Amino acid sequence: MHNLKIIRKDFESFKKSLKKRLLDIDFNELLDLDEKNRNFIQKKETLEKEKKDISKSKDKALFAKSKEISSAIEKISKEQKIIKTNLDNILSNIPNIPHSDVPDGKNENDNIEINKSGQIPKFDFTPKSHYELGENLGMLDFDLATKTTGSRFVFVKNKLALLERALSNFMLDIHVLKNGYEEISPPLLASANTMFGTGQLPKFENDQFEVKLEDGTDRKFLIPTAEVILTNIVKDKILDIKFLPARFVASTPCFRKEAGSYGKDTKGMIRQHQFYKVEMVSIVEQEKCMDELERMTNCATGILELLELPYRKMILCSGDMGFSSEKTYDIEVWLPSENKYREISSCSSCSTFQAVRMKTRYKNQKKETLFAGTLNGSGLAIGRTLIAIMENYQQKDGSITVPKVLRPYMNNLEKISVN
RNA sequence: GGAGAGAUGGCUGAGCGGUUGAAAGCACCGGUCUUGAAAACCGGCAAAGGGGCAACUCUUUCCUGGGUUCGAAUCCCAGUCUCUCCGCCA
Repeated sequence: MHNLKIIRKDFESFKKSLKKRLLDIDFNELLDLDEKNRNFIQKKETLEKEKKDISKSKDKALFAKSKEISSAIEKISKEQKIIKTNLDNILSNIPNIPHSDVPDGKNENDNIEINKSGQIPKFDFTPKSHYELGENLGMLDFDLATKTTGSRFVFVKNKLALLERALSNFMLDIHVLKNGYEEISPPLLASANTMFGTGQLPKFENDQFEVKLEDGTDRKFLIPTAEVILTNIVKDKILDIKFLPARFVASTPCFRKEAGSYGKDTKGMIRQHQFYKVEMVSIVEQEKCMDELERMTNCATGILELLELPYRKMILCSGDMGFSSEKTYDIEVWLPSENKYREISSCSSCSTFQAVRMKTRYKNQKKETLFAGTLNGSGLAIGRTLIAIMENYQQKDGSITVPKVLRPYMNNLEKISVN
């Protein structure tokens, strides 16, 4: 969420900076409401002052007047509240401003490749897709999931389930032991307010699974990513600067409706309603966001390098970035069956955008109270890493070689095969 | 599901109708002392919003929303959350 105070100061450049996002926002209404709001506040404060003085004086002759003022205040407050609600509605639906590094563009076709890494494997046979491999092995079962649950779910079985679990442990170990993240095992449900904090609500309610607990209680949602719950650890806090940078990592299931992606990636487990993901979150001093983004992205690519999977790093263009992000790198892994790179991680700096929503602040050396910077990144999406390993490490006979770094996590298993 | 207790500043915790934005302690910052540090002592230290070029100033905020009152952190009502005990389940 944006700070109106700052917007007011230089409205034209605010407008201009959001142009890259290609959205139509009614800026005039925003400005108009802001002005009205401030007028009401001023009127209200004048009356409040008058009332306060009367009650301080304890002059009985003025008591009747004080009552009159009260009803006048009430009237103005009501009007002011309506204006403020409208103002907040508009404001909470405006995305973050793209950083100056971010290239202009409409959609994913305008994203720019930063670099490539790793060797694309050469096969002396036609490589199979992960779902063919998985079904042949009897270790991926989509039909069974359809029976028990519905579409876009999968049963992962046997050695592939072990591989999935190994990936989670392996990634967590690296992030905790080498990269300095604190491991968290968080709740998988988040309150509406928490979802607002990271920007999933109000605009993207359609993508979320809502869970009904008891009537009359706060609304709850299954987390679409651990980012939501990890970032909100610092909600409503004024942090001690010694606490920064704070780095959290969690491996959790994620739940997404994938509304609007009907017909996209319907085969296989690329796009599921439920998937595991290892998520990194950093809370930093606001001017350190860019450095932290590079660091975090390196943590993500580091995993791919250890797994010896070929990937490329992309910087997302303004039109393809997420709502809360100011700058995003996508890491894409090579998938032989598709003969192209697919997203396996997304690392974003959200500048102070989420902190303003969450009311997360810290005091700097000058004792100024400032909003914190927040970042999040996948390190990595487990389901897609599983796919990438299956496809890149597949053998002619349909077996899959286990990457060396994972073997200690899999009882030294070297090959996943039918037998 | 049954019975109680509570929600106050970065934290702990007083206040229970009238300069209370709120005692005290801790933490933090500055200073004195010290070769340096610790201790001790002195001083400072809430946030949000409005107005002003600024110094500054005004308003709001003691869980949330209503109510009583000239006046509420303090009284009344509703809600949310937390804790304790009993029951039930993991």
